[in-house]
Amino acid sequence: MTLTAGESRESIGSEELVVWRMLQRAQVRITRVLEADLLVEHDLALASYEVLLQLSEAPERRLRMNDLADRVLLSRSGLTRLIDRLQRDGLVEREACASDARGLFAVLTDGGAARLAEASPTYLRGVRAQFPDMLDADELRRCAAMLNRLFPDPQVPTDPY
Amino acid sequence: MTLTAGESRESIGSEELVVWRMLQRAQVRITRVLEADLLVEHDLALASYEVLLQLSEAPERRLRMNDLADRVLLSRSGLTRLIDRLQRDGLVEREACASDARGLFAVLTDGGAARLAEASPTYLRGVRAQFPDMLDADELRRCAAMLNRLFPDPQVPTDPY
DNA sequence: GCTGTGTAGGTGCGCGTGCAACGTTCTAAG
DNA sequence: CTTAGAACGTTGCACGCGCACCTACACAGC
Repeated sequence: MTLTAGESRESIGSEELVVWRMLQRAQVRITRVLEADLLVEHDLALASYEVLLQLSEAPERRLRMNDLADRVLLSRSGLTRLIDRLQRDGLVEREACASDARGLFAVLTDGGAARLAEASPTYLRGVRAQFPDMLDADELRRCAAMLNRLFPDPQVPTDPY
Repeated sequence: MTLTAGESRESIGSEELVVWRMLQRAQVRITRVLEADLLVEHDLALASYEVLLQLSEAPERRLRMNDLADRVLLSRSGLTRLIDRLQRDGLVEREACASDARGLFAVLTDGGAARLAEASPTYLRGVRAQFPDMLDADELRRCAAMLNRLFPDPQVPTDPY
């Protein structure tokens, strides 16, 4: 039954399907591990960690809500509430934007930076643990290069419009 | 400001981080596109599509709830409700397992198979559209091979216990 | 037979998320 | 100046999910 099937069955399509399925599995698995680790060791959700991380990497530790939402792959409303929670816990603050009265900055507080520093080892360890030493650094780099061509980083221009 | 940064900043860590971030972006982006496409064109959620797909590939169009949950990367309870909905819509049925009174099969109905056949082109088109023709088939295959080594498919043994 | 441990699936509950709609502010056209 | 349209962020709402717990059954061992 299902004699090593699945692969042979779906390749009526093409390689994209295979890559896509693995992307799914990989992302879900890693996400769950990180979420669990961060939660038990630091009482911090993965999404929260990513917000803190993005802010810490941003100039002046601040980012517009919109930019931040794009970076952490969250909807605008989703980010609003997440920032609500982080603000309640004193990890970030909201700050008005001088040049645009509509805009708000999410700013990382010292407490938030400290919390991030605490959790960072857990996060890094968790990520590495999900990559068994089956690929050497060079393969990994090539893999990264391929994925990067497939899914370029919107970083600076916010998105390739 | 963030002079093409992000990459340089985080590579205090290692290549795994880069791959991981792309995995996230890729998975989230593709998921959203597929979800939206399937929803507007066929009123079908992505998770539902994947259940139908797995069942259609399974012998006799049936799978134990547990197996199915693993394959579609859902918790047991999550699958319970999803099957509830699909059953309500007549796309799958529950069937008792003769050899194990605790067990239940989720079985694809003819209606479900038809619905899957309808939606399949949308799904395939959506996936391919997310892979710009920047990689030839060979590169894609190598990429798939790498990912497969990193995140092996639990397919038959249900999981490497 | 009974009893204990593990497994299959379902249920109550709370949480996080996205969508649609809203108020506010910026920008451009008249 | 006024008005139309777009952009930024927030809020009401409903939905889907996972966790913890529960029941029913399986398979030991005695």
